[in-house]
This record gives sequence, C-alpha cells and structure tokens, in this order.
Amino acid sequence: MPDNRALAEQLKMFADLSEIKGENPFRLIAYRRAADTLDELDESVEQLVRENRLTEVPGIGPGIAATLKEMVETGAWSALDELQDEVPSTLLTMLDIPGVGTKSVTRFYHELGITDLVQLEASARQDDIRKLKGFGAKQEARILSGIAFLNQRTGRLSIGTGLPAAELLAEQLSARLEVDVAIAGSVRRMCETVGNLDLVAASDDAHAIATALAESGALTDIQLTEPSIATGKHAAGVEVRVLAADPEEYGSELFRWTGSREFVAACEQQFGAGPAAESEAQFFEALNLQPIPPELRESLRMIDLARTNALPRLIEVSDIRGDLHLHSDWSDGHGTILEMATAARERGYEYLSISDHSGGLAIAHGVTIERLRQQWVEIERANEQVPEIRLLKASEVEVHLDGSLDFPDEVLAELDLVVASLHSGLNHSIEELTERIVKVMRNPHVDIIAHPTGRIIERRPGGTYDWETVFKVALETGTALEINANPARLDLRDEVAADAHRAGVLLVIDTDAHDVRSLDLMRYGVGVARRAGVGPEGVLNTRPLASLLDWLGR
DNA sequence: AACTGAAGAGTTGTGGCGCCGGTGCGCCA
Repeated sequence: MPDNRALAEQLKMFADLSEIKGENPFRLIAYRRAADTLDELDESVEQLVRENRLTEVPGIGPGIAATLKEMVETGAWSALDELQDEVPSTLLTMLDIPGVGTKSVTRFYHELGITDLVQLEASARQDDIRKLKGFGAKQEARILSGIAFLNQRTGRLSIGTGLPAAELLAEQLSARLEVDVAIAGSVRRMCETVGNLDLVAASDDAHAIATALAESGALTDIQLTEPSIATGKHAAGVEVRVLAADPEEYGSELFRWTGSREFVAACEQQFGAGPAAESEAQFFEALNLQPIPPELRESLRMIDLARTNALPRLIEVSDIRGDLHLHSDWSDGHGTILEMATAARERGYEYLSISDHSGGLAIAHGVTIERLRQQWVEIERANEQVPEIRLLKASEVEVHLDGSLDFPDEVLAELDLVVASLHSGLNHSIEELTERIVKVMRNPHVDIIAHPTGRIIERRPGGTYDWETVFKVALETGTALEINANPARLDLRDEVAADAHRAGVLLVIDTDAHDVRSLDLMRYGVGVARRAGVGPEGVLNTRPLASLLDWLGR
C-alpha cells in the first residue's frame, strides 16, 4: 500500500515527464501542488480514498482524486506507465544537474538523442552540447561540474529520515521482544547522512529478532548474516542491522556498534578489547573514562579529554528556549502566526521570531514593507493571545548580489530581529562571496546570517567562504551564524560550526520551519552543534528572553 | 487540473540572473 510520500513522488514524476513531453504547464502546476499537499497531509490518502473524501483536500479535484484512487487500489497508475513508454524516465536524472531544466533535457533528447547522465557527460566532453543553438562552452562546463557533483553523491539516507525510521524500529522491536533495544551507528552519532540503520538488542536470540523485524512490516529480505546479526532491507533504501547482544554485554556492544569505526579501533588499541558491561555508563566507568557522548566519537582527541574529565558540556534540545528563524502564512509558510505561537508554547519555548521572507523573494510571496507593517499588528495581537510566548517582529531579509539588503535601514531598525539570507549568486567566487557576506554583517541591523552556504545536502553544493575572515567579522560585529536545523540543509555543517565556535563566534540553531510540525526539526540542528562540541553558552537561543532582548539591544 | 463564484470562462507561480548572441530564454529561489 503506497504511503502519502510515495504517492506524492509519483505525482511529481508524472509532472516532470509531462513537462518534458510539453503538456499544458498549468496541469503540471496542479500535479506538483497536489504532491506538496500530500507531503504535509496529516491523514493517509488510503483512509481518504476509503471514505471518499479526497476532493475535500485543497488542491485535489476530481482528476487527481481518480488518479490517487487508482494508485491506492491497484498499486499502479496506467497514465504514468503510458507516459514512461513515450518519455524515458532516465531523462529525469539529468534534471538533478543545477542549471539544467526540462527545456534543456528535451532538446538534449530530441536533438542529440541523449537519454541519461552518462551520455550527457560524454557529449559535453566531446563539445557536442555547444553545437546546439543557445548553448556554449560555459554551459558545457556547468554541466560537467554539475555531473561531477552528482557523482560524489553517496546515496546515503538523510538523518532526517534515518533517525525517525530507526526510532520506530527500536520501539517496535523492544515492544515485541520485551527487551531493551538501542539505536547505534551513524544515526546515534547524528551524522548528517547515514549508510545503514544499526540497532543493538539486549537479547541473544537472533531468530526472535529476525521474526520481530519481519512483523514490523518495514523490511524485506530479512536474514541472519551472522549467528548474532539479523539484517534486512528497509523501505527507505538502506540496510538495517540488528545485533543480538547478551544482556551482560549490552553496554559494551552498544559502544562497539556506535562507532565510529576509527574511534572504536583507537579505544581498543589503548584499552584492549575492553570489559563486558551491561550499560554503556558501566563500560566507561570500567575504563576509568568520562562517558563520551556519541556525537563526539569521531575525533580521537576526545579519548584524551575523557581521561582527564575535560570533555565539553554539550548543548541539549531542552536548553533551547526559542526559535529565531521560521515562516508563517504571510510568506510561504503554512501556519498562521497564532498557530506557530501556540505550537511554540506547546514546546515550552519562551520566544519565537516571525521571520517571513522579505518582498524581494517573490516566489515565496515575500512580505513588502507595506504588508510588514500590517503583519506587526497581527503579531501584537498574537502576543496578547499567547502571553507565554514573546513573538519578535523579524524578517528573513534577502541579500542582493551587491551585498545590499532588501529593506532600507529605516525599516530594519524598526524590527526586533533581522535574519539575512543569500539565495542567489552562491556559485560566485570565494572572494566575491566573502566580500558580500562581510558587507551584510557590517550592517548594524543584521543579527543573524541564515544557512550561510545555502547548500542542500546531496543536491546543491552551496557557496564557499574564507571562513577565517567571516568568523573575524562575525565576532567584531556581533553577528550570530546559524546552524539551520532542517536535515536537508544542516548549514553550517558540523566541522565549520566547530571552527566558528572555537573562534568565539556566537551560533544560533533555527528550524526555518514552514509549518508547525517542522518546529520539531530542532533536534537535528542540536545534533550538529553537539558534534561541533558546542555547549549551551555558545548558542544564542539558549538564552532567556531578557538576555536575548539585551543582546538584540532592544 | 483545480479554483473561483455562479456563467462559462478566465486564472493560476514572481522576478532576477546567467548565458548566448546581439534581445531573448531558461533556470532558480
């Protein structure tokens, strides 16, 4: 039974193929909008089909409802199958190249007979692309560097998918086997992408684990690859490995299975095979080491720090007192200001910054100066309705190519908080980008630089900066650099965040939420900060409201 | 294809950048 996400994928694929075929563009918009809606829908499509309520969903009319019904009931979509006979679906892989869209792909296909990335790369190398009207040497170079970037992709799963999947499995296994089951591996270390999902169960019965895995419904191809290891293929596309650990060795095995491989190897070299321990705490105690948080088990230096009880105190999700970068339905968010404020109260926050896009980002329905003033009225009203949460009048202000901001200084001065964002020209040179961001930080009204590099993990490389200069100016101007908690971004990434922290730069962890649910992405940003060795004092939004307002100078 | 608003028909996702070629078009946020 296809879930909402799988159905949305099919709709998007249909839209892309139809666009290549040259169908009515408004039809495509409708399919894509419906797909976006499904991604955020709380109810399952299957349920809606059964109750014949699909067309009650905004953006789903009779046509798409019939399509969804067909997919739910038969598991297939005949129109999509027919379309794939006409338009090879391998063409879609070329759309992943930054700068290549459906128009270009159509021409590569019709005029050069190119159907996939391998053929496209070969043609670009042979200078065949520039023979097409409207293409030249620069385009060829862009295509080649784009393909090189795509070839670096690991096919690993985002932590944003891996962690919830591992949590669900651990919960199901624990309930069925009635033993402790822990998440291990790269998921536990909060790596930005994960190659597989590793779990450790406090049970030496691997057969029972395999049976429980089968009952979970999320796995195929379940087998015992070793007497004590049950594996299977997860629907999300990675391997699941569950270690059957003797309860008396549960802690020490969890340590071994958490990795990183180099880290565990280094420990074994220093301490031998290590003692058997029921819990990880006991394991560290037996080694006479301060417990090392999983996120720090990458750098061997941490072993020395643990020896002398000198590990940094790491930030925790419970340290976070508010979210300073998010969106409402005033721009491209889906929740009202009141809904976002209420959700923040449920999460125990003290404050929330309403930072919708500025007018320059038209596609996101950016807020113009005139609408900004209207928004302040609504923010004040919500402040009265949800007195537990202090809503800040903020903006995610577009940075233009010349480093100027989308709002004039007089308007910025009236805001409680200014988040500056680069969305264009991120492929410019390191010198140009550094100069631009320095200019932004030197604006006295700018408080935060959002998702500084603009990377999208495994999709867009993002910009490069002379970080030393960026940190120096951030320190000098008192600008906070964001760790964007969205698992597709995680920007700044762990290593750069660690360097920033060491340089004394203040960090801030924001979700950039576009709906209520995304406020919960905070833990991924906290994971990055922990991997960077950052404690609560290094993060702006751990501060109490009064202290935050003081920092803002308001 | 869906929505609006009441009839059928018109509207829907905007504007700047980069590349190519000499003014326009595709791509992207």
